Amino acid sequence: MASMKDVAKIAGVSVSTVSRVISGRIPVDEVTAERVREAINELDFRPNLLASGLRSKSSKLIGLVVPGIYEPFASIVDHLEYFAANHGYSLLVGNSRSLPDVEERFVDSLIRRHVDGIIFTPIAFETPVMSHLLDSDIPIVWFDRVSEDRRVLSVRLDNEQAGRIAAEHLIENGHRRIAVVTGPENVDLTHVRLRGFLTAASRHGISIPTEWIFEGDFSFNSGFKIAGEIASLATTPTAVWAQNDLTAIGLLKGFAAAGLAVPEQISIIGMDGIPLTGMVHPELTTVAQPIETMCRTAISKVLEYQKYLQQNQLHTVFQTTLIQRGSVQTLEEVQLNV
Amino acid sequence: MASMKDVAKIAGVSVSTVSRVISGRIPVDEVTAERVREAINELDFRPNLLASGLRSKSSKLIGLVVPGIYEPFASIVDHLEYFAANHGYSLLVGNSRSLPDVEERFVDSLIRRHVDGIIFTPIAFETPVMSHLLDSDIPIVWFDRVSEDRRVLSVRLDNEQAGRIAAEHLIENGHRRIAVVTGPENVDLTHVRLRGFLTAASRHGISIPTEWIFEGDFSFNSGFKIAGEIASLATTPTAVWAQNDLTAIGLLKGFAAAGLAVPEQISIIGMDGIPLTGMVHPELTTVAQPIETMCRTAISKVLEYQKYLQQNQLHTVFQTTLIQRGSVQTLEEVQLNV
DNA sequence: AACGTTTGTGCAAACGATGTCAAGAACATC
DNA sequence: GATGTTCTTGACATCGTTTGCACAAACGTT
Repeated sequence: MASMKDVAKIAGVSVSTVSRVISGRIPVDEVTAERVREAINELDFRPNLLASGLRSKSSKLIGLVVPGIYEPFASIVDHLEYFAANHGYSLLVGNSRSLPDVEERFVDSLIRRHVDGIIFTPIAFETPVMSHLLDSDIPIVWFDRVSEDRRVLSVRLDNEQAGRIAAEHLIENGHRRIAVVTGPENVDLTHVRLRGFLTAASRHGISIPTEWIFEGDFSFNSGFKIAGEIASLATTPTAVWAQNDLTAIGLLKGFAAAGLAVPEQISIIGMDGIPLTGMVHPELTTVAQPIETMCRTAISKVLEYQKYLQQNQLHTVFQTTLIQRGSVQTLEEVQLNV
Repeated sequence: MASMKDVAKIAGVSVSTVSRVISGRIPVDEVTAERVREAINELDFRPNLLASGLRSKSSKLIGLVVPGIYEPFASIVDHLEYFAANHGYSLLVGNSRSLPDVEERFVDSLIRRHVDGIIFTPIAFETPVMSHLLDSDIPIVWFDRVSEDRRVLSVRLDNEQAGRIAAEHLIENGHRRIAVVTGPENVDLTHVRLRGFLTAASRHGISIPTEWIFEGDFSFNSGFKIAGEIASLATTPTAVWAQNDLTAIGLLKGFAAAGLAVPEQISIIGMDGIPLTGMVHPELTTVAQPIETMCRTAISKVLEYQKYLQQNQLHTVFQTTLIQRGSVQTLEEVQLNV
């Protein structure tokens, strides 16, 4: 494969000049530059990014570590790849499958590859690799998680607001008996979302009994299973909030299986705003994340890491918005008094 | 960041020896090896893959180019990443969004990165970059597409068999009036799948009128739209085969919107076997691809490219299997005579 | 004409690994 | 004791870029 040396020889210049023409950052006489360009075309030359990365200490690679690639992570991968490509970077995706040691191995490989930044929804926090990473001065941006370490930037939702939006929408539609399906106990945002929800509810004089707070794991299956449990309750709620859409879709299917009509007999509100919510019947009302904007910001924070650090803009928080569709029923006064 | 030089200094050996200890391929005295290992731990040393890639001409990177990351590609990305990681490789994913120039740019960047292989569902075939790629002796494996160039291996479905399976299942269940929603006209497998379907149908004495063959684009929306068209037909078919699941789910939703009950009034059979088919109501009967096996094979073909080439095993073909669920109705004799 | 500036270019030293080559030590062989 | 063989190791060139430094040519000033 052709190298700069070959180009230089054909153009009758030194490799330095070739390099300058390509980078474009250092002025080269237009006549020689043109000769170099011709030689490049003639040889169909492409610079070797391994070599340039080695020398210039920039691999033009951004690492992404996610716990799975199902939604909303599929969209996140999609958008991050897009924005990264726009800036001339490639995205190296690792799926940890929520397994700490897989995550660790992948982060390790990112360090060895000298990626220019890592975007990360971590599951294990205090591992040896992680502290090596922190000391490596590779820009780190956490997605949907917040670190106390001041070298770690983050991009996240206002999860408390998300909970509030969901609660208020249900309450405005006359619901009083409401259940919640949370994410896993050990994930921080589960608690924050719930807090926002409960606070808003109690502000309207509504309290959610603890036995109506179900712990899910953000999967379709957990929603499906919990729908069965809810359906077999002595008194059933009139509405359920699922802390993510996949779970909400599991609920939808589970209620159908249990013979409960959505939204006539029970309302569902989800959270995330994944495309799938528009494909099911009835379409799912949900609290949507501004994923695209979040991804754009994440890339920007990686690439301008130092700037954000200096301006002390460590954490960027995004507001959610309600997408109203068909899975929430407005209750009549009559039904309220049942 | 620590380099082999630093390790060598601490262990009191040369860099060559450090390299040998790490690679493990060349015997080193156990006493010195242990000293080296200690030094590595002390410095928390990690070899620089850019440098090693430059020198050894192997980046330990596999490139993947797909036209989108929605299903079934999300699963493909997932599995390929998994198998690649198992072999010590990372997967560099590029989403071409079905845009030839985006695809071209990404392939170009893969070449510059000196990836050890490319797995590829191409959309543009005869571009300058493509011919450069072919000449570059980077292993190339096409996914679901077949090339006539003998340097291009492939992994694909038996699309004709897929069409046959779908047709036979509908016919066995008493359907005679059948519509088809194909993929885009310009994709080869659209025609092959259709041919398999039509051949099997005619073998049972059934012919599909051309106005019942609708061209979709593999998207949910095209299914949704075409469902409306089908519903407003003077005589409606009793069953529809969609050439991919996303379209089938669009049909499902579209029929619901048009007031046609699935499967009571119209049956749907999809194709791909994406997880989503189990999440909708009714669950979708579909012709499933053995995606995991296909991905394992694709990785194996990339990593043992020369072997496959020598043994002349250019194209590997996989059979589909039927997943029976709730979207296909068995027609009674009575209904048949309507 | 003598002096600074600017502009354009090449040389050579990195970057951090790998792998060839040769050489010294240790051993066996006759 | 001379010779051959095996084992271990280090020196060094190399992969293909980038970039600091030096130097020559061209230019503008006075």
